[in-house]
Amino acid sequence: MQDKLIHALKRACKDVFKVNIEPVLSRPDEQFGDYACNVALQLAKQLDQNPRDIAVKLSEQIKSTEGVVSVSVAGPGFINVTISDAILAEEGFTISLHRSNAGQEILVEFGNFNPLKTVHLGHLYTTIVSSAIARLFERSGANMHPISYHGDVGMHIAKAIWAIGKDIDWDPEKLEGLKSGSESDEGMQSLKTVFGAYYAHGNEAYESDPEATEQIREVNRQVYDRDHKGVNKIHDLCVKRSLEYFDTIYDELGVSFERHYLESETAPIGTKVVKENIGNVFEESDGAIVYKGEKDGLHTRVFLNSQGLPTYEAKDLGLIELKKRDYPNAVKSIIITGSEQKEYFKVMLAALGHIEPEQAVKTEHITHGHLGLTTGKMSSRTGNVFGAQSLMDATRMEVQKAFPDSEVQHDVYLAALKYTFLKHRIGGDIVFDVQESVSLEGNSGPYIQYAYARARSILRKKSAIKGEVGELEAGERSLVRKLSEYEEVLEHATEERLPHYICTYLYELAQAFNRFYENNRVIDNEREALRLKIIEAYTNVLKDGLETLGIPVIEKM
RNA sequence: GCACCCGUAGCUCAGUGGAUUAGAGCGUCGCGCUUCGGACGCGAAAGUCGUAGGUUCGAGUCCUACCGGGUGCACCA
Repeated sequence: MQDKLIHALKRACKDVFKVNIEPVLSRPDEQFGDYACNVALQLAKQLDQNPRDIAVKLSEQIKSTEGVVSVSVAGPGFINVTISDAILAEEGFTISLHRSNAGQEILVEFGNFNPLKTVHLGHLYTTIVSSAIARLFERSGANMHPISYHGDVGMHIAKAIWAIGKDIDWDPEKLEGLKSGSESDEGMQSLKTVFGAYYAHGNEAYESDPEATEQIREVNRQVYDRDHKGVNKIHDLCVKRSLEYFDTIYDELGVSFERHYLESETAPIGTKVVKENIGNVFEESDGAIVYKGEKDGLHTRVFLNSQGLPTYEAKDLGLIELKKRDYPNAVKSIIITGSEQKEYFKVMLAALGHIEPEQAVKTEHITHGHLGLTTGKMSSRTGNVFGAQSLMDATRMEVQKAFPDSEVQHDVYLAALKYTFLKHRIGGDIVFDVQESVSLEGNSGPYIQYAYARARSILRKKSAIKGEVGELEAGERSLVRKLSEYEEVLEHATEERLPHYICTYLYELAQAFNRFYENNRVIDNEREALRLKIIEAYTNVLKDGLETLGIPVIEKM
């Protein structure tokens, strides 16, 4: 219907005013109609005519469009259109998406947790928001390839290994002993917390103790060259344990990857790429190999350090080579990270632009803002920060309290956790109130799950049957009208890479349902058949939306 | 210092394809269960949309300057 209206308006502009313009429709406040168009206001200046007069003339033209019930001109010259109940219901009862990325191979890289480091809130944010974005693209027909990338070599690893090695006198036999650590938990549970502390210790030493700095740089070299048995053994075991731990988090979140890339794979390739382009792209400066980004309005970054070892930037070039090799048909490669990497990516991609322009063009970097906590008390001493695990645990405990003997605890927990991240527009920084995040009321994931379960309980009593849709009563119409907006919301969210549009919509939809439910009886009502159909369509949209976000629906809670 | 992001109700945030009367949740105050699931609904109080200019018939939305907060800026990732 939307396309039809746009077409009719476009034609009217051409017929009456001899202008070519692409009219844009919006969904106005319900009292004004189902669609609104401000094209008359846009044309007013160019035609030098009163916008209201233009609007009146255009509305005369589109009045007879099939499915249009009434057209009115309001305010300064808005054209408000009301469509027939039958058409509205037809749109509200079906979900038909434009497959704008049909058949396209798209890579999406996210969730880049670093071995031997704490998994932070930011990592959790990236993982949750990225899988929602990936699913959005999938809905538009794309063939998505989710991949992750982990820094198993590099200075952060050297810092942690140096600290661990010192602690166990570089005797790999003592390594297993770390598993029981000082924590009461066993095995992996303990090791993952120990790592963060060792990294923090190594990092501190690196910055404050010149002797340690030298030693850590040497360990870094040994990690790359693999010429020290003790280092190798510590490295191999610890990275393995870290990656196992990451998989438990991914599993818990219901996120899966097609492939985990490692920096140890990309380092040699990236190093080679940089070396091959010294002179034309990269240059030497203070013993390091750098890209001077100033010529692109950016800044200089080091690709190979003065030891000849690759930095993050060189490794990323290597990763891009590997991706190209593994996914030769990919038309787009999306990378999602925190916003602090924005400038970095610009420089890296600028350098790439001089080496492989087509790859640089394919790569799209999406960022999200930072996460702060309302109170400082949650982040404590170095090495024991309030990280992803703490937040997940806190949320889980809160859900357990609210649902002591429920089988749906895990699903509610996922909804509470994911929705809290997803409901905000990505890009800006957000402040995280732990109490509010686990709240099951208001604009939250569990509220929407509940709104779904309530409706499902009606449908369990009687299911919808097929039949004609007649006239809609006001309450029914509001809900159906809201349902009819779903596809537009999904498409908009995909185009803008903003999953929060879906949250806002689903919340409004759930509110619309709760309002309807409050005032309208469904079962044992003369309008039962129609209302059951509306409720069924409503549950379908809610389910579709929640699942796109990666949030499970619950039949009974 | 330079660059980017942000500044909307007491708090957390929507609204940023300019447009009809700035919205929601939490919190505060009040109302509604003979009702298909009350984790609900309805109402009230609460806003110089950071400040000052500008563009426009029209600006929370675009432009400029400034203020405030965040992030990044050479061998970390």
